[in-house]
Amino acid sequence: MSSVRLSTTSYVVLGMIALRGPSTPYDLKRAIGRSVGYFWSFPHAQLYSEPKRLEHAGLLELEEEQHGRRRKLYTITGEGETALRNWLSEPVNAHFELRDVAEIKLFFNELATPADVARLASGQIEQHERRIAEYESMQKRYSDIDDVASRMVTLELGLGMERAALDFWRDVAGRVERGEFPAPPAREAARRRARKAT
Amino acid sequence: MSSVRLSTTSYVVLGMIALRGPSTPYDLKRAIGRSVGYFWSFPHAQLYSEPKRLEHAGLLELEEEQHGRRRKLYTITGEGETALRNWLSEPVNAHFELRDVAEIKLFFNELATPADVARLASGQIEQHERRIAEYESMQKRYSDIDDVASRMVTLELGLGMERAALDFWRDVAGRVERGEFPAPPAREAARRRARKAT
DNA sequence: TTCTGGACAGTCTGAAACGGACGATTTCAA
DNA sequence: TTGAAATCGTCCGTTTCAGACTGTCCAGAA
Repeated sequence: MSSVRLSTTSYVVLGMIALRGPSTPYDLKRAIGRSVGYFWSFPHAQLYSEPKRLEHAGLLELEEEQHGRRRKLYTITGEGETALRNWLSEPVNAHFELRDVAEIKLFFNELATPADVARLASGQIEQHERRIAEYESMQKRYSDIDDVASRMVTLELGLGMERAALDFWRDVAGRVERGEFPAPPAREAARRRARKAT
Repeated sequence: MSSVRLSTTSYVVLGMIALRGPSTPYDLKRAIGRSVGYFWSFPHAQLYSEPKRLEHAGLLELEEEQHGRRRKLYTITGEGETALRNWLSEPVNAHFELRDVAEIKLFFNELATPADVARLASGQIEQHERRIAEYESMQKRYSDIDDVASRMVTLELGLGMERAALDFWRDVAGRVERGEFPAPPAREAARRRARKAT
């Protein structure tokens, strides 16, 4: 009812309930964990407080409340569906963000040792290989279930990203092995700066 | 001095000061905006408060404070460099996150119209093409400046990611054009569900 | 000169996001 | 039948976040 600011979190909650039908926060947590959570993680506490907010805003409805384990079942309202559809039809202006601490560490490679960079790269290669295997098995598992097929597209993007990252880190690992990286001159300069500053 | 929890933000601040030498928060803001900020954005207010925290922790030193425009020049301490180097040599356990609202909207494609999806895809194609052009021109501009060459590696990862995303969205656009997507049956089911809920 | 607009630099605030500890409930196997 | 593990939910203190706001400096117009 009252005008609240809706964040991406809000729309994910709204969208999940629209897709799945009436859901409890815990349902959301699990559904998100198996899908969009791979790309964008939402802290579980948020998935309990956000529906409450959305209910106050009239976009969700508290359908029923069980006893004992006091679960709350939320349903999307007509208003909620309208808000969701409007959002879906709006253009996306923000560019994606790749929050990757490995990449940040690599950015500071001048301040690290070649061994550090080598370990970083091999760790990343392992991680991305594992993730690719995981995505591929998900793809195989769900490829013939028609009902979720259209949700699986995003998996393809995930796979593309993972493979690009894997290629990149393999290249980095190769360069480090061949002694091409981190570039010795820059490293020396950094070390000189470091000494001076101590 | 006192033990504070160091986040990625902390290390980015520390690392930037280590690379650039004594810096003001505003310097950091600009330097980050031109580099790691492309992947992982930090709100500028953070870049004023974080150095203060790090100074209290003994990892930075307030070197001098100009008059008039009361700028604060921060320098990294020996302790700060140690903390930074330790972090750089630690393994990365977290997987990267791709925070992309376009991808989230695509995940909910069943709830949108084909026209929505088509617009989404063409918008993304444009955005990624622009970003690729930007990255390529940065690469050209800096390729012969030895001093920043090793920082430019991360640009390659960025380019790889952008190209993967571009390929993906072109594919989506093609499928939508050919009427293969969003899958009509799923869309009908969603519509039915939607009608029932209203 | 003074005025003024725009780039530059920094502060403040309230709301979300975060993560992890904790508590309660249910299930199931020993 | 009991108690360990899995399930489900709340709470709380930080950190992050966006963006409004304030002040400073400089250049060129008046």
